[in-house]
Amino acid sequence: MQALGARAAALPERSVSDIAPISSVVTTLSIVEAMADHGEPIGVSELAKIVGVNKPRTYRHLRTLVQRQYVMQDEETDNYFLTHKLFHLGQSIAAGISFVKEARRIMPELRQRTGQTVSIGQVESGGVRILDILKHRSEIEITTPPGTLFDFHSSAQGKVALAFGPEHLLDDVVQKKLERCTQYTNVNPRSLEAEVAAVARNGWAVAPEEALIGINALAAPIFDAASELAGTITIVGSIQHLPARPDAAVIAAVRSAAAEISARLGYREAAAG
Amino acid sequence: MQALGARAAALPERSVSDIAPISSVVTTLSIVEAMADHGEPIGVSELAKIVGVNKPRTYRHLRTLVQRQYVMQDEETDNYFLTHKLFHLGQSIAAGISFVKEARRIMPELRQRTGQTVSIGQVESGGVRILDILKHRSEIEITTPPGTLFDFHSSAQGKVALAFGPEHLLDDVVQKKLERCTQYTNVNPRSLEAEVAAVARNGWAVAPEEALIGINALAAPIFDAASELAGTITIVGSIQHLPARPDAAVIAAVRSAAAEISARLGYREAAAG
DNA sequence: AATAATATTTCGTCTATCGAAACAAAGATC
DNA sequence: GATCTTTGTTTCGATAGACGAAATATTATT
Repeated sequence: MQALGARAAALPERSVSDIAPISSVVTTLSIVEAMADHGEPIGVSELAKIVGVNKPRTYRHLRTLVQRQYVMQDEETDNYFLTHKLFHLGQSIAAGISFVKEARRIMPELRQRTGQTVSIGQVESGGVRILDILKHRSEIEITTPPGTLFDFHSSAQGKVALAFGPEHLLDDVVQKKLERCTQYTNVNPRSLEAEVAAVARNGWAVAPEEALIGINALAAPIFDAASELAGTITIVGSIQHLPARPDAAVIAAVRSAAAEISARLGYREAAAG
Repeated sequence: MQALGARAAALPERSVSDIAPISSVVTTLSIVEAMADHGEPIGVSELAKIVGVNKPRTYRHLRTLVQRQYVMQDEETDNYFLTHKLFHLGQSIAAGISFVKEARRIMPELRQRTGQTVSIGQVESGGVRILDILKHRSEIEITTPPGTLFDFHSSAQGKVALAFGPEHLLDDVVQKKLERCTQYTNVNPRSLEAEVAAVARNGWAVAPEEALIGINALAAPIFDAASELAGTITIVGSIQHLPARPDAAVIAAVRSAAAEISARLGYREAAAG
């Protein structure tokens, strides 16, 4: 249903002229974004300076947000801060995506079988975004916070997206300059294409120390009923526990978890996308 | 919903008159909320009906949200749906709010309702560490200084951790020798397992005179948005005021405080981890 | 082909947002 | 303790721009 996937700017049949946005709404959104970015409670004056609008206007927008319960005011300092209403809204969006719901049933078992942190990602135009994670608790936790966006070329999730997602993705990616994250990041377009081809054959991808030294990830694709790539399921861990060539059992565990989620979404093997 | 603490309507020093909210902003927020509530992609007409505003207005607001990347339009059906930008925003809010910060809002009310010292703990590999306390003032104060580490088997907090935390914790603990703190400390592995099972059923734990003679504690679990154990909230007091079988009202107070903190962290009941 | 349902656009009206300036309360400085 | 500075809040008239009715364009249905 919600398969937005990465979408190229295809020619729109019903062209939408560039309507002028509602300015007061833009102002409010800017204010909320600035507050989220700032992180801690903030006063009207400072906020107004950051957003670039004058004080009274900022103030009115804040009062509107307060009335709507998106913002609260600290009683002592008079500073304003965002409440959890936005957080809950965001949650409901993630939860509303069917494959996340299904994935949550499978994730605990995969974590238990592999002893690694498990994460769920969705393909966007700029990379793969982490929607949900299940942490493996230990002294040193390796965490990719939900909301993080991973590059296509330097992550296991990204390579799965290139291998099983929209065809034009790979073309788009290799045409841009591939950013180097670590010394192991693959920045050669030809070599990346070969690697993606291998991922497509194997049905899984790793990215040992390509995004961050010492860290590896193993990802597999999740398909929906229309045989389209719905998302990815990934285990993340230290290169020590999750080597560049993982155990066959670990690979099988990730792949079977992905397959089970796909099956629950109505995917039937055979017709490949 | 956002009931902040049990704070009487104290006289506000700087009273804020009820300014009229910016109507277009209210409209946009209503639209976003309706879309989140609806869950799946929706057309302009239907959305306009739900929100209760006419079509062109709804349309303009949607276009504004599209330009700001909060909303995307399905190319085939022309339906609109929320993107992850909101989700991402929500995450950044959650990151800025540790559960201790949330707990601090709730703790005063719990102290007032129970008349006991309240403390917040976080699970570590070696036990539960006290992060914050709110002392109940009396002639004889019973305090657990922040930073203290409680054993899993001889504290209420620890038993909550065993019951709701990572599965392997209990196995690890019963394999080691259980240290005896008092004559009432439970050092029998089987008996501890049974007790932990009871805690898991009940949703709370006590440890009467198990860590220190004369002292009891009552703990309940705090869960985060991923339905994982985030920490514990506990009341500590003399065995005289906090008996081995506490009043139902006291238990309810601790549990509801824990539930409220969990809710603020984005935890939704039902799906267990 | 005709009908009915969408989404999108146009346009003139008039409301509701805006900025400048004023006000109030709290610190900061001396 | 008086003065200056900075903060949050309010007022108010001007006018930008948000609004609704009605028209148009596109798609699905009959």
